[in-house]
Amino acid sequence: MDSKQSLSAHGVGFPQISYPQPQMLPTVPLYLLPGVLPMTQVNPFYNFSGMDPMMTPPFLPVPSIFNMQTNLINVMSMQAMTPLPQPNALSLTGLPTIIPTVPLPEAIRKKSSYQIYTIPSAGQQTLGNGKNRTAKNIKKPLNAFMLFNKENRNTSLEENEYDQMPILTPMVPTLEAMKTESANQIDTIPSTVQRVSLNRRQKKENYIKKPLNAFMLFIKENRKTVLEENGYDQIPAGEINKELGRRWRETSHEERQKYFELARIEKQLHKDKYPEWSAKDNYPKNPKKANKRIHDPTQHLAEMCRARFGIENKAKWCKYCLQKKKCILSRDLSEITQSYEEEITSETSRGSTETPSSSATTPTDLALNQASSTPQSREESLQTSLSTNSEAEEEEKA
DNA sequence: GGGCCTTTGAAGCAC
DNA sequence: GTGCTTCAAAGGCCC
Repeated sequence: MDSKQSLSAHGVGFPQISYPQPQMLPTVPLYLLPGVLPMTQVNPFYNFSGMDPMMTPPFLPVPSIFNMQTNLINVMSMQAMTPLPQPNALSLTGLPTIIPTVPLPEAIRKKSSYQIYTIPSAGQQTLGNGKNRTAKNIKKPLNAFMLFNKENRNTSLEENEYDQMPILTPMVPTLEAMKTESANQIDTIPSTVQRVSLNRRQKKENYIKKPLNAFMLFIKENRKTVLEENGYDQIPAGEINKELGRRWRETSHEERQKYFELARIEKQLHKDKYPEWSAKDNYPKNPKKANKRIHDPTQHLAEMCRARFGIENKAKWCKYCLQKKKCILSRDLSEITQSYEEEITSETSRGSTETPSSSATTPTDLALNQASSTPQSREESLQTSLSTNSEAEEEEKA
């Protein structure tokens, strides 16, 4: 039986491929395998080898996978079996080519706004339910791949919640199809973020979120893993993200590259869907009302005592820093700086180029120099200054 | 109800 | 070109 007959005998509807004659090992382009991304410039996992995918398409020997139910799980099993890229496969040109690993991050099929696989319609039949599958038939012995697949199938299911996952048809989604799919699904598939409360700006109609960057996709992909590893012990999201940030930094360049490419697809599809959208559309209209943590100057100034004495010496902090208010030192600084500038002006007018304190290079030093003009130590001076100003502040309040 | 926390990356803006 | 700011995700916590 030649290769064509072998393929058609299984009747799986796989794309017909003309193989070079006479006796070359039958191969099938990797991108035609079910669930595998199209071999285009938007396929993020294709060009890891650095080779031009359009010039040197990778080919895999045709295994007996065509008589099995063809879905992503099987593809993932193949991926797991596929070693790192290695020049060991035959191509049509007879030259060695690269077999790339084809990872399928969960973000692709699950929470990505832009699903890039195709879901079979109601009328579409999934593969593998061939008419030849009857009890009478004696099955072929399982080959290595089938054994591997059998052993790891359940694991794959558990790891990826594939019970909720449609069986994929071996269609090759074009970029246009991906766009259409995205356009249809982006507003209908309830993402996690749509389940949580949205802030006021986001509740506005026509609010368009930013596309996710690589790290965000990584977070989506791995958050559940971190939670599982920690037993869902009500870990604060901040802590989870710290861990995810650490893992991201430890991730290999190749692994990160997948997410960068995914992010690029997300961005491109987002741009196609919302050509007029700009990131600044999501910026607050009134910048003064934006993130108070960053814009509130007292927040920064309130850190002055912390920076100076450290978190372990809170006893030395002024009461304003303890209350996360504007540090009294900063109040001193504003006054001192003003008088300093006035002094500089007067000094300059007198023809002197000396500064009041040659060692005062920073506002803090300036304040401390001012405060240590007496025999008291700088610390004591500062504390004295703080208490004096505190009293003055109290009087002012009264 | 809504902001904060915490991470990285992308984008926009001011200088 | 550089630096700053904001926003994407997540969900418990706090006001």
